[in-house]
Amino acid sequence: MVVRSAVTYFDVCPSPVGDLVLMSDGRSLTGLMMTNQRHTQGVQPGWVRESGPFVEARSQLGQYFAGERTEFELELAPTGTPFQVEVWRTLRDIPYGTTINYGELAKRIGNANASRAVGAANGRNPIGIIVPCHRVIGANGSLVGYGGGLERKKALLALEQETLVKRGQRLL
Amino acid sequence: MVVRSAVTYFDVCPSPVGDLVLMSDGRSLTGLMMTNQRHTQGVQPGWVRESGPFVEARSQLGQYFAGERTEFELELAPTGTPFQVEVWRTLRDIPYGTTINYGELAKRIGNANASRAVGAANGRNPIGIIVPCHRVIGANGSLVGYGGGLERKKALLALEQETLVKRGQRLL
DNA sequence: ATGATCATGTCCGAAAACGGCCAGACGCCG
DNA sequence: CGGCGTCTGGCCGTTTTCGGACATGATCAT
Repeated sequence: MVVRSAVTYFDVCPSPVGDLVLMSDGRSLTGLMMTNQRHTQGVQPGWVRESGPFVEARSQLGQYFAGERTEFELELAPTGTPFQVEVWRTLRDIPYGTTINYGELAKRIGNANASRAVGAANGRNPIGIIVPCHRVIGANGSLVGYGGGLERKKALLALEQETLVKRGQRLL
Repeated sequence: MVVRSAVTYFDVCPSPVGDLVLMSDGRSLTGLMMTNQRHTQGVQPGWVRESGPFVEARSQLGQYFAGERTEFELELAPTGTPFQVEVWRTLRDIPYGTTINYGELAKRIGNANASRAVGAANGRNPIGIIVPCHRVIGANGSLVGYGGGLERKKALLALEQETLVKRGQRLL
């Protein structure tokens, strides 16, 4: 165990899927954790609570949950392995309200056989919702899994569906 | 492998035992590497060369090698495990020109059986010379080992001996 | 004297286990 | 014939686990 010094800012933001913990390095958004989410450890001692860096993020999240925003415009800086970063970057290209399967995502990265590894990387996505890992489902149509629980995954997909229907951009 | 962002400043300083690479986080000294030193990786891409933070360190190092300084007065911030940090902190209490063995050092830390672990921690000392790991030798008097090579260890000990003799603070 | 044994914290390499998968092969049932 | 579960084997990156190796030295048996 090695001690490192690096400031991490955080703030808590309520939402229809429970409280969200936003994280930042002071410049970019580095994380968005939901309550009871797997593979995350919650707020760590030493983190500094500061609402300043998150004004824009909270605003856009509010619009998203209100069905008024389909794309986030935020500077993100998730940290992970090169492979993971590549996966997370590709996730942002999945259009609002649509879904693809893990194999297709693997194909887009250039390694068609890495579907399973893509699933693992997906599960470690540090910035949920904004990096839309919830739009990736099984090849047979099943939701398969979600770090924040399948209920939340279903709710997010439903929200996006309903929004498109209301807007008349989709029949059903 | 995970990518992290944190500024590291460095500068190169000539010395009688070869060029020294000084490192800093902008506030404290975090490292002093010699050429061909084990367990160090040299200057990394992304480090910023800056002489400002090292003015005082270079001055005191010059005095040390000139035999005009027996104790360093610098703010240090080596990073490591709690055990290692404890070892390195204790190293600074070994007086100039004297030596102790690894077992004695282990005893001072409070774990008399950890002599071997102390040796390992000694080898990972990130701030050579200033944190005087060269003053620790085997219980039988042999030099045992040194990250920068036994030649340098011998030279440093000889320098300190000669300085004390010249000053008349030691007979031989 | 000489050699084997053990205690201690950390690092490093190799190997194994583990997942938010998927395609193909069956078996079953209308 | 389809259509739909289930099972199997293979694929991939990451994480965990494990066995040595060390900048040693006190102890005990030969």
